Amino acid sequence: MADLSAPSEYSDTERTIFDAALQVFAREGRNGARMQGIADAADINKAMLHYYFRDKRTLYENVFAYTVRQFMASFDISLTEAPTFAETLRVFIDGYVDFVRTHDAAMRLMVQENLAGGTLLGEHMREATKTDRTPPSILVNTIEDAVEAGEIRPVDPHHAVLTVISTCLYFFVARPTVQILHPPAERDWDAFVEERKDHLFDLIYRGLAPRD
Amino acid sequence: MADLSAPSEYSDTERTIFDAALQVFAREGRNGARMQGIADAADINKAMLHYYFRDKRTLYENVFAYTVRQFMASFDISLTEAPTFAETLRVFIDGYVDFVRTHDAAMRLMVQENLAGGTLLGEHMREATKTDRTPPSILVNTIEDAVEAGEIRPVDPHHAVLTVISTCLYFFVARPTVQILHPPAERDWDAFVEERKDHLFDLIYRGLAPRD
DNA sequence: GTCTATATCTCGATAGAC
DNA sequence: GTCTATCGAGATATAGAC
Repeated sequence: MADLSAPSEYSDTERTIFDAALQVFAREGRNGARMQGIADAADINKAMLHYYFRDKRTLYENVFAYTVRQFMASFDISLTEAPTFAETLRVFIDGYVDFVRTHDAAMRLMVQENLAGGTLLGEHMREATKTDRTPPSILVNTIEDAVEAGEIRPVDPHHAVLTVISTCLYFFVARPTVQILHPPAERDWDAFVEERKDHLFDLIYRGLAPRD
Repeated sequence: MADLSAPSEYSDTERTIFDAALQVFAREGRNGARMQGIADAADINKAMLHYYFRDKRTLYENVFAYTVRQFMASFDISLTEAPTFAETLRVFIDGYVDFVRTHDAAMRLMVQENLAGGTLLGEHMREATKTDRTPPSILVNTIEDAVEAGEIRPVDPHHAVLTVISTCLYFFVARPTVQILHPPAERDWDAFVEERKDHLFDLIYRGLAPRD
């Protein structure tokens, strides 16, 4: 499996700073984050941040660019062609939920950038698809193929993909709200996540199944 | 229909400030937002902000408290009991999507607070349910009733509700990403939203339907 | 590479004229 | 109620010793 956080060409110190910055930017946002907060999280002093990454903007852009690449690659990682569409879907849901679960800060950073208008998204997504040539359209293609093979009913593949992503991702975004309104999710979040994989596969697969 | 933005007891100037603050907080987050930015958006000077709302924290709490109340009420507004569960679901999806579409900034503010850890969520949600006695559990109850009546198969109602909310809401959160990856959504967002209502009802209703 | 001290600037908040 | 000017805290960033 690929590295969970910082790019591999980084030194140990760079990785530490990178990981700390990711956490703080994800929580506080691009402008809300404080260099002192990042320094504290990395357990170093402020001057070191500027030694390794010129300024706040440079640090943010490095973190964000890598986050975008991770997210683009996540589709490819979670999608493994199985004999049936049902199995492919099941594996994708499990894999994508696990991806988001283990990349919580990266996910929150992506959402932050979207909420802020997504001005940085366009260029970095283009850059990421160029480097890793893993557009999320492979997922769209998978749905299209399943429709053509008659494994699922005719649906707009873009909406179907968006629905899968939404359901696998949003409950992490709204985790505090979910935990307030649903005490079992508060008591044992991991169990709730596993439950959710089952629920989502059942609901989405039946929702896509052909008429009888 | 209820007021779209600020509490009705506000004066014109207070409303202007309130609306501007909502927009900026929704975009930049609680800490990322700048008082100067809010003043600019309201087309007044900074001193006026402090004249009407003591300080940044007070302004934020006023905006956030109102936003929470709107969101709690949104379930009640969108949910009208229809003869069949299918109709109830259809009307809810249409209503809730429209609610989010017309309360975009409020929605983004809720998400921001969740991403930041949701520390203010608990108290304000309790307060809102006390005032307006409209807990989102009415939705859960609707699903439970439909299960008991045999209108849909047995499902965990909490997961089902979370799935409906996710799919109706998340594509607004990720709108910049969606528009980059799917050009038709960029060209005509409103048409895309309408398409999505149809897709969501079809997929979710079939997903919940009883075995034949 | 690491740390202390400090320069520079931005931001929230207030004073006080009108 | 509205505006200009400004204070003081806290933030980014750098200088320079080690």
